[in-house]
Order: sequence, then C-alpha cells, then structure tokens
Amino acid sequence: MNNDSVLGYALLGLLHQQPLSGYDLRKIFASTPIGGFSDSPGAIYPALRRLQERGLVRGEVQKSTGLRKRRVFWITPKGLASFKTWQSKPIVRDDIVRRVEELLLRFAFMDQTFGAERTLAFLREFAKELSSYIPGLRKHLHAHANEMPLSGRLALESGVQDYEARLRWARRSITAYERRMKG
Amino acid sequence: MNNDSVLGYALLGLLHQQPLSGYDLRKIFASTPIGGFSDSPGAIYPALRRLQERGLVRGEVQKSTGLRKRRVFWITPKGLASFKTWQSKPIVRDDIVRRVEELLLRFAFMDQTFGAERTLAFLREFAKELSSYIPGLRKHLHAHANEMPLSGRLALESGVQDYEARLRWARRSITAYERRMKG
DNA sequence: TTGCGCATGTAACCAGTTACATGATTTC
DNA sequence: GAAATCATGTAACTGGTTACATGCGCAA
Repeated sequence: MNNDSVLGYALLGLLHQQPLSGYDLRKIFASTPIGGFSDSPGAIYPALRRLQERGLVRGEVQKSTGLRKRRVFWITPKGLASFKTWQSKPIVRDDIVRRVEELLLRFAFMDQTFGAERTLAFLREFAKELSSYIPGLRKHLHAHANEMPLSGRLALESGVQDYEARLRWARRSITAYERRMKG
Repeated sequence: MNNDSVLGYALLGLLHQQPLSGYDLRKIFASTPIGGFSDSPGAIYPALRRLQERGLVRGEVQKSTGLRKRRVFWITPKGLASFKTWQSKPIVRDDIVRRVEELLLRFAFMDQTFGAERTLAFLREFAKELSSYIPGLRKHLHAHANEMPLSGRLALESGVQDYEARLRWARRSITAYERRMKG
C-alpha cells in the first residue's frame, strides 16, 4: 500500500496544495530547486498513473480553456492518508545516511499536514538522530585520516561537515518554530 | 563504453588502490561512510560482472587460503582509462544540483590518479560552478519566501546552506592543496 | 551438531532515463 | 504556414532493492 517512490510522495505533497496537471508538475520541478526531481515526462506521467491506479489521486480532463486537453489531478482522502503515514515514519539512522533529501521533503510539506507542533517534534527527532550519528563519523575520520590520500580525507571531511551543517540548520529551525508557537 | 553507474566507478576506484573480492568491497561499503552505496550482494556482484564483461576489471579465483573460493578483481588498463575519463568530465550545473555525491566521489580518488595539480584544478572548477549557482538559488528563495509555509521555506533554506557549506569546504580544500604544493 | 561468519550468486520487481511520437494552439 | 509552446504519453533499456539460495570452515 505504501510502496511509493519518493517522486510519488513529492507529487502527492504538491497535489495536496492544489490540483495540478502533469505539465504543471513538470514546470514546478523544472523551475524550482525542490528535491532535484527530474521534470522528464517519462518520470512524471507514469508516476501519476501509478498513483491513480492505487487510488491516491484522481484525474479529470479539463477542456474548458480551449487549449489541448489537460488532465488535472487531485489528491484523494486515501492519498492524503498515505502521505501522512509516510511523513510520520520514525527517523532512523539509514534515513540520515542515505535518504536525507527524502527527510527534507517530508519536512517541507509538514506544516500543511500536521501543523507546528508535530513539525517541531520532527525537527527534534532529526536533530537527535544527527547528533547521535556525527561523533562516530568524526571518530572514523580521525582514525583513518593518515591512511588516506589528501583528496580522500577531504572528501570524507566534506561529508562530516555536511552533516554538521544540517544539524546547525535543524537547531536554528527548532528555535524558529519555538518562537512562532510562543509569539 | 562509459555508460557505467556511479557504483561501477566506486568499484573501479577502490580496485585501483588494490585487488579486492566482492566480499571485501561489500565490507568496505558497510563499514565506511563512503558514498552511501549499498553493501547488498544484489548490487555489487552484478556490477562486478558488468565491469568484467566490459573489460574494465579482471577477476580470478584464489583458492590458496583454504577458505571458500574468493574471486579477486583487478582493474585493467582499459578500466583505469575509463575511470580517468569519468573523473575528467567537465563540471556542469546539473552535476552540482543533482549529482554532488558523484562529484565528491570523483574527487576522492583524484589524488591517486592525477596528482595534486589536476585535483586542485578540479576543486577550482567545483568552487566556480557552485558560486555561479548559489546567488540564483538565494534569489529564488527570497522571491518566494512569503508564499511558502515555514517548513517549506526552511527546507529550501537548508538546501541553500548545504551548497554554501560545500563552497566553504571547496575553498578550504583549495588552500590545503596550495599549501601542499608550495611546501 | 548447531550455528555463525565467510563468500558468491540469482530472480522478480520496480522505477528512472532517454528518446521518440503525437497533436493542438498560439505567435510570427 | 512555419515554428514555438502547450500537453500527454509510450517503449526500450538499465540498474538498484529485496529476498532467496547455496556451500564452506570453524567454534561452541
């Protein structure tokens, strides 16, 4: 039931904001830095069809505007439920290591679906998981630094700094949400 | 000829350092934070077979150690040539946006294959491409900030900060290489 | 003798890439 | 009427995921 690709969830998130056609979605991916998804029709149209087959979106042809037929998609209640389930998954180590972008996507749409309180909880979980991961990474880097060529060492260092930057971001975002909830 | 996956190049890079078996490679992916590649046999063994079919690596069974047969792989001259070609590709915008990890992988093995001078050139190209990309991103964020919910805005902000952190890293790495070449 | 670590592999499934195809409408 | 843009779609190919299968050698 919830075996959707990340692209599928990105589409659900956008369709939760407003009904859109496949072409609209392509333009969004082409013009905004969201995710890094491809705007190719070979990715988006099949993904929309899959979502429709699973009952997560519904599409209808609009012919009113005189242009060529546009098939506009809406998210269904079932689709919204699936989207929320995806957003609610606990954050595990492997999400941090190999699916950070998916985590950020889950977060990006969280305000709309869950509101500030749960979004804040998500950020705290994210920060916690990050802070438990980074020390081991640093340790690994320190332990193996002398065996590695300079470029290898620097590449690893880049990864560590990447995680550290994300942790700083998460902490700033936490205070941003805390301020908002008090004010 | 050069239609290899990123995993294939990661394998080539590791095999350029020393001959290894599939199992060795799996252990490396499982125990070090390199790339974020899967250590699953379903990814690595087929990838090794493909490399072998294309003549980029060669494998031979070692039976000396009394354990079960180990197939150990070496990189071939053709494999090294392909690896260097991959590392030498110019850095384009899309590499920055959607394939940063691949760029970091190319860099990680560059010391061994090309030496300090060309590695430094790579870093300069990387930094240049990043600095040409970031202002537009910042501009986009600033232009659309008020239409977006807080979480969406922060998610975008995270992306921008990510690029900025990488740029700082690149600049520090450049000075590291410059120091090394003078000293 | 049971079970674990070493070691290699296969098969079904799924989704993204690339390239191609089609046709309507607007603009020059 | 030619070209650009809007708009949707398909098909071949490729490679990763997941799960399963196999078999050796060693230690408890």
